[in-house]
Amino acid sequence: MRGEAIHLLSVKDENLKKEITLKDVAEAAGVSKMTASRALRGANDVSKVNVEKVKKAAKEIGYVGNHLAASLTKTNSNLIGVVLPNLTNIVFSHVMSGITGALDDTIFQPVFGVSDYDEEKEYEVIKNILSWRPAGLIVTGTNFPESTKLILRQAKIPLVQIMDTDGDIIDSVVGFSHEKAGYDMARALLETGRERIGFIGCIIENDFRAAKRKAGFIRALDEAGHNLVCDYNVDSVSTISVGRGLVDEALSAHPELDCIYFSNDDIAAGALFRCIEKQIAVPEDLALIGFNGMDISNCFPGKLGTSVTDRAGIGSAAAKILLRRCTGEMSIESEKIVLEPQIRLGNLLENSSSS
Amino acid sequence: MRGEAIHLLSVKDENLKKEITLKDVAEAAGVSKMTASRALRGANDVSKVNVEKVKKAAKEIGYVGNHLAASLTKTNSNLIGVVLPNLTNIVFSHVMSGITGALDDTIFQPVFGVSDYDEEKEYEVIKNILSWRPAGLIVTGTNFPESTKLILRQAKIPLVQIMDTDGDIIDSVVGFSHEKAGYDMARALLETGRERIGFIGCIIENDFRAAKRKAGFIRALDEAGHNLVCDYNVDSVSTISVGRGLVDEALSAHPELDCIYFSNDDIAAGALFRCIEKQIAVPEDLALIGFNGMDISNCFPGKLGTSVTDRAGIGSAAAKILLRRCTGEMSIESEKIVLEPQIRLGNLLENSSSS
DNA sequence: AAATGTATCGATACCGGTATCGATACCAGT
DNA sequence: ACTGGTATCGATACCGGTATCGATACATTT
Repeated sequence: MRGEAIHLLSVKDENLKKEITLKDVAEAAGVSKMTASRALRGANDVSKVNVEKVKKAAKEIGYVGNHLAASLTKTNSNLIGVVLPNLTNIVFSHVMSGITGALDDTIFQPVFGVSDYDEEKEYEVIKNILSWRPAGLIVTGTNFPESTKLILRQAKIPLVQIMDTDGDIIDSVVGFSHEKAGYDMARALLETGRERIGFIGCIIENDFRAAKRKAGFIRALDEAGHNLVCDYNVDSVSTISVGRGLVDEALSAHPELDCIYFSNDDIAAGALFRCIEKQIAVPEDLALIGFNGMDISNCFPGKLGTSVTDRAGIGSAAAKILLRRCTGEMSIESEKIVLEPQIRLGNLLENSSSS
Repeated sequence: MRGEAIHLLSVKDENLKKEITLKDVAEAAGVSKMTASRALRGANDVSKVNVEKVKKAAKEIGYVGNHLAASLTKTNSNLIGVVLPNLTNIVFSHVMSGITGALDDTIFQPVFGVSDYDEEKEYEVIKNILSWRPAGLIVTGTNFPESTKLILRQAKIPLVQIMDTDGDIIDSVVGFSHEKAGYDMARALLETGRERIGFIGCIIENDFRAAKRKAGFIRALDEAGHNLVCDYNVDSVSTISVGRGLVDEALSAHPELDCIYFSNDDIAAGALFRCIEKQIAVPEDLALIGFNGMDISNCFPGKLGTSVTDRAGIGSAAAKILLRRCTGEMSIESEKIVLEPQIRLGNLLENSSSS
């Protein structure tokens, strides 16, 4: 038994060969750990000869640095935490893409977590990420429970909330008011003469932003003395097929509809596809309005209306704020960057209904 | 002098409040660092009284653990590295989503990097991630330069290559053969009687998988004694509008086309939208075939053909392999999981052209 | 020649946790 | 009373880097 164990250990030793550390590099180069450390980090107080020797040795023995150890000596690591509610939604992929793009060629790297629109999970994910002592944090939204806000504040690191500027802003924020986005779209639609407007959406619980758009939309209608003709809500992920199905329902129940506001482009596109099959003239007889201005909103150019948002721009701007605040000489002030969506009504503009 | 220094320190203390460490928790709870450490990790050799005291103290003073320090004592951290070529492409969002889903409720957390289909950048990103001493690594693809393969092997951590099973497999792999996927689709199309088949794609450099599908597709045609009627390639991101434009070009140059294979669903859908405008019967007169089976492939049910891939399943399976190998009692063998795409031809099956 | 400055390097002490092992107290068994 | 066992705890030595400061060698100035 014992002999076996020892044998296993020695075999293991040969396989694992102990991790290669800076000390190994130093020995191979014939210098001290410190000189090796300085040489690899490009410090200026190492002779050129030694820099060469160290770099050569490091490459030869296949040295890979250890961020864990390096970060432990500082107060923060060079990780940037990112918390998103979801990843299947391409909106957040675009945001993520903007973030990684801005972080490219910097020393910072993103770690991230998904909250699934669940506040408890969000709290755990944030706490977990904070345990990595990130240099900064990007979180989605502005509606957090008190406990979450507390740990965010206690972390004492630059924080950027993204997507939404409506709720509580803890530090910096990049995004726009979804309430206003909904409001503005409703105003624009009313201006074209549409008045018999319905709503169809997939608003899952805790998707505050979609809910805010709807609220803003309704507020504008209300101010103009109108109500939603119909209001369909499905608590599921939004898909094309949901749009197809619900527009059928809506039209048969409310044939008078001349406009439908959707919670996003996917459902709106689904509705458009169904309308094309039913030979309903869009937007002449029925305007269909999505949100985000994703690629799919260009499926039939001019037919779908939408608010074009700059997802990647939001991610990029958020990351850049963190870069400024993490590398900045002085601690720069918190910022608020608003990237207002652009309303795009397409052919609807040429078809102001005369009703 | 001395008094001043001490004064400065106390002021600094108030401002920065020094990071709260385990030692602070221990002192607050009146136990040693070790007991506090054990209590917080749920060790079994701490009295219940002290566990309570420590947990209470930790909560009261707002202690947040330090993964950096904890990981430094082990050979690996509980990070899982993920390297993807791109994030704007929703395919990889789905993969990512599968990964994070599988990692939920585990101690592991994803760090990730984007290679932008650039081999040099990929190398840097991988090296950077390895510096965090991740417990495992997920990388996209099977075609790596030697230098990259070297550091992957030297890392001596579980590695899963995803998406593609065609190239060099270093350790484990999850995905399918894109060559075969292209081949199988061509065979299926030939079986329906289509023979005047063209190709339209957005294949940016180093997108080996799209290129492999095309190669497999051509091989099948070749075996049946056919050639591509036309072959359009654009070196850009694939979008609906590209599909719209290229299908016009293709049809005017080759009106005899009865089928077009696209590099993915987006372009195929774009082509379909254009065909609907031109009142071309799809798939009766012209079959349009995409790839992936994304939501958009259901825009007009039955009209688009596609190969339905399980992106989230690939991510999830890859993460689960890592979980098994990182937490497994023994070092489990490397695995190969093939998730073959399902061919979906829709209405095309009822319309085997008699030509 | 002495004094001063500059470039280069290494010994040491950390960073914030955890593994290890020994110390202590208390119990049961003989 | 003595031995052995168990439960509980703390002192110490790390993990792999980096900041700091002092030491050394050599060039430059006076």
